[in-house]
Amino acid sequence: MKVDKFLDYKSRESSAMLITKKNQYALRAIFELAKHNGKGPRKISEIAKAQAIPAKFLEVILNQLKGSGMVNSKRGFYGGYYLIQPPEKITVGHIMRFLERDVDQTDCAALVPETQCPFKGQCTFFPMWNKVKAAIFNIYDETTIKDLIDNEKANVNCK
Amino acid sequence: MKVDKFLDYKSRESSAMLITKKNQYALRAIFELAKHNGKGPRKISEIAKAQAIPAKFLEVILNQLKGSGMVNSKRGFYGGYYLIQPPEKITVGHIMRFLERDVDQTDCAALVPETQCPFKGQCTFFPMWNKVKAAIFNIYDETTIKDLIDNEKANVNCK
DNA sequence: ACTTTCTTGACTATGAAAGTCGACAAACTT
DNA sequence: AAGTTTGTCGACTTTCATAGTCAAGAAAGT
Repeated sequence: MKVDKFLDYKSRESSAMLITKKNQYALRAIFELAKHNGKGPRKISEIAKAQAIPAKFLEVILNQLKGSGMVNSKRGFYGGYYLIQPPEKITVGHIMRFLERDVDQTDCAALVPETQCPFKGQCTFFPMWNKVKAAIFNIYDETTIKDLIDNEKANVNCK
Repeated sequence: MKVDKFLDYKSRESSAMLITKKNQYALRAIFELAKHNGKGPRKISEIAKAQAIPAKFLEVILNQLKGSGMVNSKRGFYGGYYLIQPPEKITVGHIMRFLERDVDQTDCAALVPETQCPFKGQCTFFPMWNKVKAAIFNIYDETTIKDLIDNEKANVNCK
């Protein structure tokens, strides 16, 4: 069996993640499509390899992302996925919001469903959770996929 | 069997939470101790009832919080937990950081352990995750427990 | 003694997230 | 038209951190 370049992509994280694996994969996949933009469809298997994402899981994610209006796909030999919006028009916020569209919008910012909140309408911490949520999405919304590509070219990364 | 005021505190949340239950409970417990500050120890059972926290789980949390230097406890009939720092000196950031002290500090801001990152030292998204993390803790660090009590008195809450 | 309350380590349960499978449908190749 | 490649889709299984529980023991007070 061939040893994969990324040995441990399967292992789970040890601690609470700020961003789910799925959301990270979705972001990386769209980032990868953006880097390939204008060169025709990119195959799931290629994206999976380039971005160290389990291929079968990526199928599910990309298929879901078709509903967002950001990507489209084509079957057959020269098939694959491609962006239908320019990278400078897609923000991280778009991706995050789309993947969390099923979250009830009446939930508080700590993401506790209101129906399950023991302090319905009287939660002391609500304003703070809201500030946190707003601060996060402020960053997500002002970061476009093009920005991320530009950062990579400028070598603005870890370490 | 007596019906609890908070029927559904046991049910799990439906979606990914920004803040874990444990961290929320810890914050609420310290908030409760702060409201009782100067009036002697507060029993676990009282805190649990006032803040709708499973008592046995709260035992674990408060016991862990003793290591933070924020609270102390006393056994026996007039026993319970009490703050050993003034509410204006304790920030939400102190609590969050303490409860996540076991997270490896070399982990990236998306909280993916560096040893498991497929893009070791080359992650394009690192700067963004760091900005998000910084934005969150900026809010946590500037919010003291006293602030939260003041907000409650001023009725600055949900809805 | 007796009661109350915290202490401690070990234990179990849960369910969302993560990942997989396989039959199928479209697109292209020859 | 047969064969290959690639996406489609629903159902399925696995994982494991989070959440929550238990019970015996140790302080502290009456």
